[in-house]
Amino acid sequence: MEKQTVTIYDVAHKANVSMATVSRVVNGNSNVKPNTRNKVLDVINQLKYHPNAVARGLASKKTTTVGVIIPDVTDMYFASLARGIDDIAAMYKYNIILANSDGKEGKEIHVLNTLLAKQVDGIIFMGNNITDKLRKQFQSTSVPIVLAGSVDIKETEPSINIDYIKAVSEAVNDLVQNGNQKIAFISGPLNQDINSKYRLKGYRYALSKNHITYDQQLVYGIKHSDDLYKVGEKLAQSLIDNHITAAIISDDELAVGVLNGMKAHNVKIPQDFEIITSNDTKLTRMVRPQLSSITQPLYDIGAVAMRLLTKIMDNKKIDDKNILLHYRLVKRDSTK
Amino acid sequence: MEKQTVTIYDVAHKANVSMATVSRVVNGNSNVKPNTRNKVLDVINQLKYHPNAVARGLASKKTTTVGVIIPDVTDMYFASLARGIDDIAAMYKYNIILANSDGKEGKEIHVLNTLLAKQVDGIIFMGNNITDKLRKQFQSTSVPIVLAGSVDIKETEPSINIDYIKAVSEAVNDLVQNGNQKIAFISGPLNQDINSKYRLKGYRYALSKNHITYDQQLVYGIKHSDDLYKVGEKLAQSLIDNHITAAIISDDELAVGVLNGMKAHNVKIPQDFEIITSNDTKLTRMVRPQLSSITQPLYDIGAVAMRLLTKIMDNKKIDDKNILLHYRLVKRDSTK
DNA sequence: TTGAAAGCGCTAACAT
DNA sequence: ATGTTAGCGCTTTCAA
Repeated sequence: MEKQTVTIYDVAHKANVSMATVSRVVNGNSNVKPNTRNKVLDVINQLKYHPNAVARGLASKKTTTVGVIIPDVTDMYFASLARGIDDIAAMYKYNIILANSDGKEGKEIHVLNTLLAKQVDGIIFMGNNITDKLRKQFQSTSVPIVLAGSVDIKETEPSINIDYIKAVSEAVNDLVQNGNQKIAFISGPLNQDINSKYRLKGYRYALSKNHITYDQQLVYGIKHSDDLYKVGEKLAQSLIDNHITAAIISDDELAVGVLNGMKAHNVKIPQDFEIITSNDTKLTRMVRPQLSSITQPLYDIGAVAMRLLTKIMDNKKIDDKNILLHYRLVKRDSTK
Repeated sequence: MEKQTVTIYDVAHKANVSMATVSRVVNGNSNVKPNTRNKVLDVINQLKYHPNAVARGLASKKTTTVGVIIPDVTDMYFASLARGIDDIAAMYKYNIILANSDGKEGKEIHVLNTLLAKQVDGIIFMGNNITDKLRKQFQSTSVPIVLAGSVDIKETEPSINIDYIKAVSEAVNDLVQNGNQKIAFISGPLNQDINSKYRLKGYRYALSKNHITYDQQLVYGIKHSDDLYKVGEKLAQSLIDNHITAAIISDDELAVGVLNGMKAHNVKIPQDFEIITSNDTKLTRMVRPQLSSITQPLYDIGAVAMRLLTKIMDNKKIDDKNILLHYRLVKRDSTK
């Protein structure tokens, strides 16, 4: 007793019209007499007809689905962007195919290709580093791609970000104003552009502005790890040994780790050690003391990225292709 | 200069074979002479041919994509399941269309139907409550559905869960053993079966086992809210006013809220107030004191759900359709 | 305003 | 081992 699928043909037949007409009413084409429209609509309801999106996709060359490449859904930062993406996608009647990449180039490329094979109308890419190989892949397809919360130093693809350089620089400057001289820079791997070419640059800029000499020793580029929290926790000892009194940290989980690690060593936050973190995920408000942070409009980064993508997919011309959204510095209790 | 798509026909033509043969090599059919296989493979590489998954889907009636309905990707509990789902999906060469529902019946049904229109081969549903309407929708399609981390009191669909009744009951029993008589039950809305028919049942069972009379006053059914954390924080006052000394809480964010709320009122955890939470997301380890919790194998719930779904999609017969995975009680620092 | 018909790119019998 | 061919269910000219 297999479920017999009802097709556009069945509807056309029963309603005594052509498939073309049924197609027109289904797609809201106005060139249909109200009378016939209603007749067709009736039959559609009777037969419980549901258009087959795959057939439609083949015929029209549009699937109304976009691919979303994400390092890890479980990462609050990217999950927040993803939520913004999906909401706007839904608003524009798109669905998203979500694929985790673990931020590994190999997986990213693999998944990009399967997404393209599935004929997605567009792609939103999130990742910590755009390698040359990846950039080449992006350029070899005509499917529009937008980067969300991810920098491409060459800016070959449209992107939505905040100004990481300025944000970090401001944060570090604040830390200096609070009297800190030995400020750690703690981020993900330094071979990732976002860390070395943006955040670290902001850090160095703020230091030089304040006539503090840059000290390599204070720069912690964390190798990628499953559990950034744990890494942060263990980092505390080294921070203490180096007589560091403050840190700008690029990831909230990492920052929470450092926070707890320091507390475990009886270091008082913020009296003896100040922390500013970078992503302002809800985590920052759940720990004590609450973490001061660069605020990013996470949801909006995703939302704006998706909106931009729809524009490009519709061949509308766009003014800015590399958009920087506003950030702020939120002082909570991990800074003086 | 539009990108000319190369089709199976182009490959067949250039390789001097039929489309069928190309199709065979692409799909790894063994009925091809190594010689011709290589010839075809060569042409595929030269032409950079990539099979069109949409056309394939239409012809074969399989899309190798499954729909995943999730309340909110931003919720650590569901995000963890989603990660398990995607990993196993990828392993079986499936992609997932992820759709947020906010746990609203209307959205759930809507999104279910668009997923079906897209001809997904299967669906994994996550949600806090299976209403009659939803159950009816599930039953009206022949597309296999598996529930992940979501109970259906009628067990009409296959599902992966833990034994919430036993888990909560054990947790509450522990709390009693620690000397607590006034134990709060704090969960999501009580009109959701998972709360009223499972968790609350476990709570009541443990109480009666210990000859403690059930007190309605101690039951907090939190209406759905955007920010459970905040709600938890505010709950503290009421908890104190009611002279409650312990709580079993069904959501980690909520539990963190309660924890911080109590601390803000100078209540010592766990000396004056004990907390056991339920989902064991990484949050539990990031707060201080760390939260004791029912441990759920979150990733595995998703992974097992997806594996089960692949079996059903392959028409393999399955032994258990309502699977309960193991849970444990992890004592951390929010209990004595 | 409506219909006829040619694909969209592929798979899956069925032949050979 | 390989080829032929008829769809899969829809959109989209083009004509009427």
